[in-house]
Amino acid sequence: MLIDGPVGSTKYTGEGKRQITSLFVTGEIPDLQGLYLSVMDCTFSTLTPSRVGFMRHDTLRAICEQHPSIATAFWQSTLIDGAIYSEWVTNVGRREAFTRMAHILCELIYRLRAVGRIEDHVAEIPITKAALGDALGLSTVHVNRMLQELRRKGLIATSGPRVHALNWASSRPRRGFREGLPAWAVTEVLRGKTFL
Amino acid sequence: MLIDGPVGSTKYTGEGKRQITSLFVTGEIPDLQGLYLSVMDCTFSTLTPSRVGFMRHDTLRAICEQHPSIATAFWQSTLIDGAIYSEWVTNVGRREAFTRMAHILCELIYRLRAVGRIEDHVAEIPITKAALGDALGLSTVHVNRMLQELRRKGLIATSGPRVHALNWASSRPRRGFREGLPAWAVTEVLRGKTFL
DNA sequence: CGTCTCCTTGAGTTAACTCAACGTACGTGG
DNA sequence: CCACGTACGTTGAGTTAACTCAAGGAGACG
Repeated sequence: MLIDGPVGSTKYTGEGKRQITSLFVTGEIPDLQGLYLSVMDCTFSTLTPSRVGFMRHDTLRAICEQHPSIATAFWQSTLIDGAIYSEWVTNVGRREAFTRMAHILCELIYRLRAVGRIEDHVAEIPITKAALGDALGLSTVHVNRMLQELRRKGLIATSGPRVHALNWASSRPRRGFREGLPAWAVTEVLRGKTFL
Repeated sequence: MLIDGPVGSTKYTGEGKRQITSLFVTGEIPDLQGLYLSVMDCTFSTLTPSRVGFMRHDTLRAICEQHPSIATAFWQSTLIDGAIYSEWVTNVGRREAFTRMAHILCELIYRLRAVGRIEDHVAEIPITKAALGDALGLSTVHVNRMLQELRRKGLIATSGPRVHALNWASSRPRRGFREGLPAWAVTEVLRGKTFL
């Protein structure tokens, strides 16, 4: 379980290219899959110096057996991860770079908000451009240019790892963020949290 | 549950582009997610005239409560779906069109094999090029060209919906392919570039 | 104060796209 | 049985989004 800092699950293609297939933020449990899958097919790596907690799989399995309702909760959590995956596929497969970038920022901001890590629409996202590129299927250079475009269009402001989503509420319907809405709005509903 | 024919779960971006985020073949259960997720965030659509069976969610939930081991099996099944998702993200995000195409064919062939739907390495894959494009994040035109290239390089032969993987058997033993693994283990094969 | 990692910018290249036209198979209704 | 419509597949030509390469900053750190 993540106590602090983002973690990504990564894979490599035969050609040695890296893909980050999912991100986890503070408070989330990355490897719930491993509970009932014998083979691990990806690597988890911290994207910045982080604090993580470990839980023994056999202990968790014992808990699941004794308390079916907890098992169901864990199951549901992995189902949500699946829903996020499917949105991620859509993002990488069919959105162009600019919207794709906006989308992942929306998702991260939303999820950080859900764990109370956001103040005044400012999120700490200590992820390098290179890692963002690997998450989005883009080159570092292009990630950089898309972020510039987001700034230029007045959608975000940044200082270091801090990302400020400008006009979050109002720009959502009108601007680039709109395309991102369905995804994390769904995620929102799934997690049972209140949006905005 | 699918009795016959492929089904895809699809999503649309704000610009109206379609992405098929996952495919299911005969014998698989597409909407296991729906069991414990209240909101459905994608559409399931048959990609060819198919036969499907329906199971009531409340019935399944009752079964899960009475038989925890079945619940665990279902959970594991959704975890495998998750693993396939993550491979799909990698495929769409970081592989180029040719390899991407080869990869999805491998996955389909592997999964069809797992349900006994393959004879002599010939698989029935009745999916239009347009749908393949939506699954891979490619245009119809490019899908067509990549298939031609696969044929030209002697990797596949086709006739109608039938796809014959030409060097499947010979390359399999060398690359650590293991019979009887769950479907997502196709990753193993592909990471070793078995097919190519 | 050099080294390292990350970020930025410019310039040229290319993989994949779009558009548009034509081919082919199949079913349907006259 | 044929004309027609529809859906899918194929091909060529021109375009573009994103990539690669290369080189120069900017901050962190021993």
